Amino acid sequence: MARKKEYNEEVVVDKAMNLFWRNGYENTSMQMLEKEMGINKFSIYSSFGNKHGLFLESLKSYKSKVSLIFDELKTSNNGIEDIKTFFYNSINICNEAGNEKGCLVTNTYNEFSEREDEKINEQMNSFMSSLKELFIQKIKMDPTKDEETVLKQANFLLLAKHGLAAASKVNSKKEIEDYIEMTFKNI
Amino acid sequence: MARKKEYNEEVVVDKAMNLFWRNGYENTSMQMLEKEMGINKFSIYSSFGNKHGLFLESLKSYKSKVSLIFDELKTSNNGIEDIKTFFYNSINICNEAGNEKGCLVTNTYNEFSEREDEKINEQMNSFMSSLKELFIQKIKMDPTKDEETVLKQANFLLLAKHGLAAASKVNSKKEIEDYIEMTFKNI
DNA sequence: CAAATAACTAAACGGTCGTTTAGTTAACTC
DNA sequence: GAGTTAACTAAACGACCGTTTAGTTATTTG
Repeated sequence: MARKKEYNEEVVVDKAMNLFWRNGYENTSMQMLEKEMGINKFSIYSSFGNKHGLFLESLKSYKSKVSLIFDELKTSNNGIEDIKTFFYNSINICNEAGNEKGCLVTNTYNEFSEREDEKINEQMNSFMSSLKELFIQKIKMDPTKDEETVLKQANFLLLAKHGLAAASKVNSKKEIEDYIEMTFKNI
Repeated sequence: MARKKEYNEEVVVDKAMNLFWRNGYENTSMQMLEKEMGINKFSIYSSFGNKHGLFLESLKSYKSKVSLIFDELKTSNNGIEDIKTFFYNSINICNEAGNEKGCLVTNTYNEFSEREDEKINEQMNSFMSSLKELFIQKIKMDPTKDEETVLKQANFLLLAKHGLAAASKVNSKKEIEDYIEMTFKNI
């Protein structure tokens, strides 16, 4: 045992996450991370291995940030209406006061879609499939829907969520709300 | 007058466009462009000024590539049904044989949304607003729809197109088709 | 208090980026 | 056909990238 760390890893990862969220992976440099996290490159490397490792931890930090609205979706019992609420909650989290950052998962999906990064893809797929599972569960609350309809609608909403997240970075609040309302009209 | 250019600018821009399309702006290096375009860096710079200038020309080249399906949408007379056809045509162009590149305009929208690049934004906005105008025109063919409905539906379809393009990079053909059908179900 | 060890600082690493430049080659004019 | 000029080649530029390393500081243990 010797000297103690002067920083808390959870705290600095959260700061890194916000920077990645704003700029994406490639456009966030170690220099920027150093400044934002308030610790030296050496400390970053000794705590997280490399930039990629830090990004993976940031993704996990993001997940815990959005787990609140995930839980709300999980525990409520109003079927489709809950998914709609989830959509509204999502854009509220992603667009804090004039800072249109979109959804970190969706942004990462877009930025990494061409690359074949096993660990990133793992994170993405786990996130997406658990969301899809939740959607299916909610849609199934309407007993009149057969299996095929349930799956089709779940897929539709998953893509709609993806599009919504992408659009939330460039469209107005009014346009976004119209989009959500129209999306759920089709279901 | 002296020596003649050994390359055709339209031809090499088209090659650059395909590279940008596949990799995005930031992940396409001058070295890669040199190789793909088959000309020296010097020639690129003397013809297009810099990487940014080359990218702008590539965007124009992309526009002329998709102008075919744009024209089809413009001249046909089946209202909403034409927009649906346009959606299908879009994903066919964007996803050539196992090469999920998405839509170059949408990709650029995503990559540049945080930056404030005047010239890029100009291109994006002109593309988007002309598409929206076309959508409005088609939706208006149904005389029962009032002005507000027309605008709302046009916005919805514009965002849906955006989401579709983003999703086309990562989702299966079946999922995409389900998504399109569902989108047009209640319009 | 001295030895050991982990966390720190800051400079440097090799590599790649977009861009420029010096020097050569080829097509035109007179 | 010599001179002019633009298009070519290839090497180099400075800046920044992610990463490492040598040296210093602070805490713990015997």
